[in-house]
Amino acid sequence: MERILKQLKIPVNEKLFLKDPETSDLGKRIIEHSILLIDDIGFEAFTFKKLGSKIASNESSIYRYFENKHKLLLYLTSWYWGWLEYKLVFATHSLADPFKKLNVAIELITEKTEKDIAFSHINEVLLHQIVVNEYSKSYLTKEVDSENKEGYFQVYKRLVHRLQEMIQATNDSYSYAASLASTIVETALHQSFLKDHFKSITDCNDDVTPTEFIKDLVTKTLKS
Amino acid sequence: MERILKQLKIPVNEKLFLKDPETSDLGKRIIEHSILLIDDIGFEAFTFKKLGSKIASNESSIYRYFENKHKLLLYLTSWYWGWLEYKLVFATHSLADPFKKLNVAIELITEKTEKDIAFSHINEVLLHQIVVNEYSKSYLTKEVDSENKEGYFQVYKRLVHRLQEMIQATNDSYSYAASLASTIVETALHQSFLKDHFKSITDCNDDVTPTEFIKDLVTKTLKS
DNA sequence: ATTACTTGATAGTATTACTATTATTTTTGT
DNA sequence: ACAAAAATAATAGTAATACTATCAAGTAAT
Repeated sequence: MERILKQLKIPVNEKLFLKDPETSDLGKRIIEHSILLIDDIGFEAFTFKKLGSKIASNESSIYRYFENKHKLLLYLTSWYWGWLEYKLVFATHSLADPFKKLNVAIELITEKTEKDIAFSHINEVLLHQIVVNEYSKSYLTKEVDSENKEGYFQVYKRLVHRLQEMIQATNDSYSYAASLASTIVETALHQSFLKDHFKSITDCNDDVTPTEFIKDLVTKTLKS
Repeated sequence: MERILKQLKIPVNEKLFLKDPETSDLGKRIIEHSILLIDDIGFEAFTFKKLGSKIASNESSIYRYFENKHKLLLYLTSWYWGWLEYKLVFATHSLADPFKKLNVAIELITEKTEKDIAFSHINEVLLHQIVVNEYSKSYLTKEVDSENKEGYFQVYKRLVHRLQEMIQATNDSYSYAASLASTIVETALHQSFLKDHFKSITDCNDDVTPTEFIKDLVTKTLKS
């Protein structure tokens, strides 16, 4: 089992990189330390030059892996969504009851992330924080339509589709399964941000989790 | 009535500008054309130099009104939330029935924006698009906590609080009124974006509006 | 041993995001 | 109407960013 997990590779759209960072030591250091550095200083202040000095490598070498920092962000967040999707499929495939299935999926999407030992160079906890703080910036751009055509957001959209199917399976007369699915994912990120920065406009805190709020919302919506 | 409206000024935190743009012709042109230009080329590509050439003025003159483009974005979006809050208070204050009141509020927050003739230099329709496409970038920063302390997000939070109170008034045993209120506002923006760019993960389109989805979600949640 | 490939080092460019200074125009107070 | 004050414009300059290009050095594969 452990060996199988260690061989697993989360697939990411190949157009997002010039050279696959999983295929070399330098590539893995780029991924590992870009997560640490973006989490530390934020995406705006993050540059390939700063990353180069962190990993004792050169700016120009990093440019051989990624065209620019925007593509690197898309790579990291795609990896995150791919990893979540993998965990989602794994955790729900054996469940028969649709409501049980949906609840497990919501827990996975909305609960605190834990380190996955299968990917030693990736800190999933910090990567989750990056998704909360930076993911919107990857699509709130003028290039979103062309990049969407290139498939840069396909993993994220596929995850939402899986959730949509689970929603529909609990209530086939509900008319907004896709919107509810995308709202669940977005709300998980947004409430997590509010809890840390705008406490007055959320009920979530150390005791009340976004999971609880979202489960309540979804259950009431689908059961009435 | 018209005269009263023309004298109305939406209050914006004074720390967001160096010189109040409402007090001069140049200031108003900065506001008017920054809305057009940000909508046109996006916030990343927007610079004070480009804005200067659009209004036949100088980069350095714009810097006397706003410290940087981040503060200008905060100004524009604060103005938008202040304007929405004003419309919200105006439209709901005479309504007695809590559900009726909440539904009117949701309509205002989620429906297509229309031009307000009271503010001739501000295109509210484009400004709404800017809020959809750029607002997250104003708080997804490393400076969010210090800027929040300065009160840069107070209008937005006050609007959410008003919505929260309306939610609680319909059902005083509901435990997540703040989170539901912030989710409504965020979902209004997010579904509007998805409708234009990621159609496959929303049910909203030209026929089905985000308003419909959100009203259904909120009603089912609060009535069960 | 030769070749190919990867990485590192250096240099260079256009643009951005400003700051500083000075000149010119406009507004205003008397 | 005129002087003083305020606002705006013009110009120049800086440090950092986001790259591109070139070349050298080290490593691995045949």
